[in-house]
Amino acid sequence: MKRSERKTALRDFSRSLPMLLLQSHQAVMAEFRPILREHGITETQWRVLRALTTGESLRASRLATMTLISGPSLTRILRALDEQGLISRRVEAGDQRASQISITAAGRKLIATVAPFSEARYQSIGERIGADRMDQLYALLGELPARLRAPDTTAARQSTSDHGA
Amino acid sequence: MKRSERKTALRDFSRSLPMLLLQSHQAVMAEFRPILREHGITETQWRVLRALTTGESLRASRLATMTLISGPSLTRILRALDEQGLISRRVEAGDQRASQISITAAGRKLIATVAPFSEARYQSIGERIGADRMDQLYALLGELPARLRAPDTTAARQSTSDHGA
DNA sequence: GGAAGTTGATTAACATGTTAATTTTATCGG
DNA sequence: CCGATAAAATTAACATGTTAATCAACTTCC
Repeated sequence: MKRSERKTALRDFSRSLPMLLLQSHQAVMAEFRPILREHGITETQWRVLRALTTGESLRASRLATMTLISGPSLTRILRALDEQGLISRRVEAGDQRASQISITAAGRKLIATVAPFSEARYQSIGERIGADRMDQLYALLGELPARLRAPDTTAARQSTSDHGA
Repeated sequence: MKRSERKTALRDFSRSLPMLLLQSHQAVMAEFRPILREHGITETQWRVLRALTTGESLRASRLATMTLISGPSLTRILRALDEQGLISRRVEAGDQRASQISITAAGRKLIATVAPFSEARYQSIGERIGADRMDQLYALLGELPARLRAPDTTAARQSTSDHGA
C-alpha cells in the first residue's frame, strides 16, 4: 500500500486547522479506544465517569460542560450509565429542575480497573511525541478557545504580542 | 507545571490531550458551521466536495483517507451528494469493485459560492490566534500522527521485534 | 400574585462515527 | 482451472453529534 502523494494540490485542504485537529484527535483516540472497549465502556462514558471522580456530585449541565458533551447526548449517556449502575441521579434540593449526578461504588471500581491501562497508554503517547512538543501542544491548545473568543478584528492588523485576555 | 506528578489518581482529565484536541476542534468548527449550514451543506459534505476539487476523479477509498471519513459514513454521504447532483459515480474501468467519484458542475458552483465565506472566516481565525502560534500548531499537529505511529525512542521501553504480537 | 420570560433537562429528527458482517470482484496458490 | 484469500464497497446495529422543539420548574417584573 503506497502512501505516496501523487499531487500536492490539495495540501491547503488537508492541512487546514480543522482537518489537522481532527486527524490528531482520531490518532490519539485510536490508542485509547481498544482499552476502553476491552472493558465494555465507550469513550464518552469514560469521560463522564472520569469527570465524576473529581467531585462528589455534579449537575448534569456542569457535567456537559466539563466533558464537552452536548445536552442531548449526555441525557442518553446518563441513562445508559444509570442502567449499568455506574452512576446515580437525584433531584437537586433547591431546584427541582436540576439533577445531581454522582458516581457509584461500581463506577469507581471500573475507573480504578481501567485507569492503569489508560495511564500506561498515555505515558507511551507522551514518550513518542516528546515532552517538549507535548508541553507546546498543551499550551497552544489550552489557550486556543479563549483566543477564538476574542473580538473578530478581521480588517485590523494589530500585533498579537499581548493578546492575553 | 510538571506532568510528573504520579499519584494514584488519574491526571487532570480536562487537560488531557484528547480533551484539548476535542475542545479546539469544536471551537474551530463552531466558526465554520453557520456558514456551511447557511448554504445547506454539512461539514462532512463540504470536506468531500473540497477534496474532489483537487483532482478530476478519485476512488472512494482514497476519498475516505483524504477527508478522514470512515467507509460506512462516506457511503451515506456519497449517496446524499449524488441525490443532490453534486457528485457523480462510475465504476472503475480496471477494477469493477472500485468506484470513481467526481464532482459535477453544480458541485463546483457550490464550492465557488461558499469558498469566499470560508476563506474569510479562516483568515479571521488566523488573526485571532496569531501567525506564529498558528505555524507552531501546524507543525506540531502535522507530525503528531506520524510520531504516534513510530515506536518509542525516548526512554525505557525499547523492543524492536522480540515482542511478537 | 400572576402573566411573561428564562433555565435545566429531555425528546425528536436527522447526520455522522465505530465496529462487525456481508457482498462482489480480484488475486493468489496449487 | 479452481478453491482459498484478500480487497473495495456496502449494509447492519448501535452510540454519538447537531439543531430545534418541548416540558417542567424557576425568576422577573408589573
